[in-house]
Amino acid sequence: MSTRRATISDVAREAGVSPSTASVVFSGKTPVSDATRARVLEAASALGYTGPDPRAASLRRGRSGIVGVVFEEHLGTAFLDPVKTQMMDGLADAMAPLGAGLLLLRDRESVGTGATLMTAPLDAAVLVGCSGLLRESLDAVKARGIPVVVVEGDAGVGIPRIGLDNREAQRQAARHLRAHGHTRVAVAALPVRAGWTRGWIPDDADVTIDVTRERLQGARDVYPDAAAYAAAGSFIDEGLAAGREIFADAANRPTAVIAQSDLLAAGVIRAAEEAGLRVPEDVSITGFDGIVVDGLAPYELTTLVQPAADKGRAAGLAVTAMLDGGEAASITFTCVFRKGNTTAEAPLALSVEPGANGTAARPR
Amino acid sequence: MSTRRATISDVAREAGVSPSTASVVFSGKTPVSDATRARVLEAASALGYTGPDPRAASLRRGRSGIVGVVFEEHLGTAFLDPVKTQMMDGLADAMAPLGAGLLLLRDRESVGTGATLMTAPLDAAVLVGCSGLLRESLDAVKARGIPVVVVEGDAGVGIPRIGLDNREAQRQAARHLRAHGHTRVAVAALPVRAGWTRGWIPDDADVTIDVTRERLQGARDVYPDAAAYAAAGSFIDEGLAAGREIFADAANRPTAVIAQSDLLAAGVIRAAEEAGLRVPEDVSITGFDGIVVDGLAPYELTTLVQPAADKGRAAGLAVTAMLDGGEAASITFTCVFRKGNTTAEAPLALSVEPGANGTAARPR
DNA sequence: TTGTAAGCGTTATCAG
DNA sequence: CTGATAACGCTTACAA
Repeated sequence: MSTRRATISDVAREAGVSPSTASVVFSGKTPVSDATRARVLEAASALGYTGPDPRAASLRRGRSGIVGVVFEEHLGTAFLDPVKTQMMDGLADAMAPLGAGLLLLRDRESVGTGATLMTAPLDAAVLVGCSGLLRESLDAVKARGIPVVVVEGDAGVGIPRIGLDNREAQRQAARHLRAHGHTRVAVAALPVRAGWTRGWIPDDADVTIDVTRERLQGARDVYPDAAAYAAAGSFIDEGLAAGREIFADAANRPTAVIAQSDLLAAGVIRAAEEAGLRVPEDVSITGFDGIVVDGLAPYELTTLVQPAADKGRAAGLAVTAMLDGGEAASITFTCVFRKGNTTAEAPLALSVEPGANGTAARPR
Repeated sequence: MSTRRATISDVAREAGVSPSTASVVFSGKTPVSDATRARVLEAASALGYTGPDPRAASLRRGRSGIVGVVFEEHLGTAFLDPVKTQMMDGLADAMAPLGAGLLLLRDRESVGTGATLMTAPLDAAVLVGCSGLLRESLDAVKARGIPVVVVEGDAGVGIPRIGLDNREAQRQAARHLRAHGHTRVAVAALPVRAGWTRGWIPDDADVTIDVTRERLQGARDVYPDAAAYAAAGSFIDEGLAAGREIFADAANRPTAVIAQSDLLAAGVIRAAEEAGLRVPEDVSITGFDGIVVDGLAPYELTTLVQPAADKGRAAGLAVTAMLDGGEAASITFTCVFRKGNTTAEAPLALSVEPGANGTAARPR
């Protein structure tokens, strides 16, 4: 028990062969006579040797068989997000033939001795989202010479990017609302930056999370003055909180809310109900993502369906290509607009009400 | 570009210090004078050195900062299962203070050069489920001297086990049905073994997946002859397929179905509707897990709520303890029975119908 | 088909 | 506080 673990040299000695021969028996890289193989295997089991130490092998070969998947948020949180989940699904799919393991990593520096983007033995990395924080680590990884792919976020030139037409897609939703006569519109946004806590987005805010910024731009392409309340995350409860704020000023309610995710939209719907507003008669609400939201029936969100799994698959393929020494190109996926039953014509009474100024009033 | 990547020795030489000193600058294990540190850091950045190679460090230290999470199934599939997701959530939670990365692994030998339970540089492993297949790898890992914790499954003595009172819990559901007068009951089961394809479970079947076996035992503690149709996985569509089979023989329909997961139950409900049966008037259906099932409204499953996240957290704590050289004990969590609106009194007409023999007839 | 030898890049130990 | 030395355990040209 307290004795040192057997090494391949021990096995070789026991079997009466050289270390290299023993190594070859395990790796199968070179033909070995059946007799020798048998002898080595026997010696191995006699010594309780279960195969090469991955750490040593990894050092020697320069490959670990591990691909890092870096999230900006707490890992547990990432699993709660259906979009991320679908993305991982696609990614795992695409990595399967390569057989590489996926190492889940958080961007935030971990306290202990643990694995981080910089300290983990990675062959490649997939960055999910790309806040400023992440961007730092990115430079380090790039410098380390590890192939990197970024999903949802910009990582600078030379880094393949799996994107989404966030701005254009969100614009579609906004246009849909405008076509239905909505003039007073508010946005329920995703977080503005890492560590953001709920609140109205100030005019001068520096929106560092790309998804948030791009979707907001899309909304404002149509409603330039739309006020935006940013939640602390993509959750129903956060949407509820955002919705309460948005509907708080009864005199100046928007007739439509553009939520930046389906989960937020679900929360906003609840907030509307709480405020005694009917959806879509009194207020129209759009989502984003096209996931199935639990317990939202009988509502079906008007939303933008994004190909989340395809994004993951594309990331996996890009990684595979780069690992094979090739180049990987950036791809931008397109969302599909889907009309549900949460949007309708703007209520006439409101849209002609004096004081309506084209957008929801922005609270101070 | 084509030049070799800088090593710590290069940096040391450039800075005019010894490699060990340079190493210490990066690890911070030993005090270094500010002057030398500055010199080393400067040399490093001049050479584009971004820190110790994790592979080498890992070899030398004997720790990789990586904990493997091994699933029996295709990784993408694992993400689709809300129970697994919640479990991972809890696990990530518990690992956070330790800072270790979670490496997602599949049990099946991968084709390529990729990471497996045996070839990945792991400090510890968490096995989720434990089929026979997995049990093999387990021996290897144990032999490798890596701390192991098993969630849902038996791994033999000496291996901490995070369990669930599957049998007892399922028995509760069965007793609930019996108390409501049900005598003809069928089971919609989870897969019998890895690679299982849908079908009735033969009497002599060797049920190697523990969860399936234990829950089946619980059901049969009350309904010894209940026929069981095992799905190929925990999905609504699989439940639908199972339900169709179970309700196929109109003359000999069960009045209740015990599904081994909520997702299966949801599918069975759909099958019942398809067959023109009302739930719960004509047929009662129980689930297992206590997750929220999409689009199941207005049904609320009668089910057994399991503390999935707690299981993950417990696994994480056990791993942490073992990594600290301590011992970790096994824990068994308890499910809570929750009555929904999918179970009711057995329909009288059927339960006294001639030919009713106390259980659903078992097809050949 | 098998053996020899030279690292892979770090870090622990211990002496200065 | 700094430096020399010796592993860590394996792989892979290359030689035999």
